[in-house]
Amino acid sequence: MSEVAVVDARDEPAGAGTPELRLWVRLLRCAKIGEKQLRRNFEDQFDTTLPRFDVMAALHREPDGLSMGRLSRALLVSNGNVTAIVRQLQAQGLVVSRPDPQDGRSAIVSLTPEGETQFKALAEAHHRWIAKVFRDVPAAQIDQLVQGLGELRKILGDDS
Amino acid sequence: MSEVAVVDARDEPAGAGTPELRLWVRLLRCAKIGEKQLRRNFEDQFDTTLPRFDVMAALHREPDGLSMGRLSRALLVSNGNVTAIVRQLQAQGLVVSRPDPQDGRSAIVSLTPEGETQFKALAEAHHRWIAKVFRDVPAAQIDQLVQGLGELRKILGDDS
DNA sequence: TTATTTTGCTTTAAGCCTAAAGCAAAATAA
DNA sequence: TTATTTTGCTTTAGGCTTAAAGCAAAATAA
Repeated sequence: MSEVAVVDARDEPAGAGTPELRLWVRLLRCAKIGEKQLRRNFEDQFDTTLPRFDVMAALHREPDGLSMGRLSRALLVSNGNVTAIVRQLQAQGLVVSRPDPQDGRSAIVSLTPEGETQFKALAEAHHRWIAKVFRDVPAAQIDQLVQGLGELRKILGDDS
Repeated sequence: MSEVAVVDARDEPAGAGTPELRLWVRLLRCAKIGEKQLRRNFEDQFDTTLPRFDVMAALHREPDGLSMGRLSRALLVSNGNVTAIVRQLQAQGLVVSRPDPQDGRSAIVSLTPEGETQFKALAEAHHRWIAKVFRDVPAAQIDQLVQGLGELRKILGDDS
């Protein structure tokens, strides 16, 4: 009976942890590594940030604009957070906010022509940076991960 | 020659983007979804944060302690950031910092007995939360992702 | 030895992020 | 209609995060 304890999970066999735990750690780690590089690129080359790019990308996908609430849900960030980010973009003339005729509490924000132009440049660079980050990953492996993470995302209940 | 433009990548066929781009978007998305849940759990149930847990976990793995620099490299965060987080943990008596006898600029920080006790409770809950997050993901798929992300992490050059 | 450079860390300024409180418009109930 | 509740958003307080500047110890060069 004492042998049970000897092979107990607590013995951490060097690549330790349960599969879920290892999945989580690796997921977070890979995301952090990529984010670090992108943040620096956005800062150095365009004097902007990843969150601002995210907002612009979401607006680019919706030419008719989005309310603050829909924006915050699309990006998985809090309402107050998008308030701040949109304010910055507004100050730079990259987005506009017009009152929602259907709802007096709400405003519809969308990219300005300048925002659209700026976004295209950012998106092109973003794509280039991503391609560089993953340049040494075999195509087959990328496809496999795209597929696996797609399923994972669905299971985690992403309502984007 | 005009047909070239018609099947151009810009036509975005509904599941759009290059494979690398899709990989990146999904990676970030899954990480964000998980982080959101963990953050809330740490806050609600233990009045602490994920970054503080990360520091404690790193120290738990190194019973002899770590310098601020090694800690910051292990966690992929800036030097100034770990200064702040360690200060909080110190104020709560969960870590101690003793001068490095080898280097007068440096201090070695490690978990106190209280920190060790608290960490065990946090780690147990953390594991439970992760298991819950991934409860609907088939074991085979978890294993596949663990494997794929492990390779990816290596290629991205994780020096942990 | 003395001067210079490098290294480990902290501080600071600024941006991201959240939860909770607050406010006003909209929807609902009475 | 009038009162109540809900909803969309902003504000606030507080924690995380970085880059850059600054400081002192250590390493190196002269």
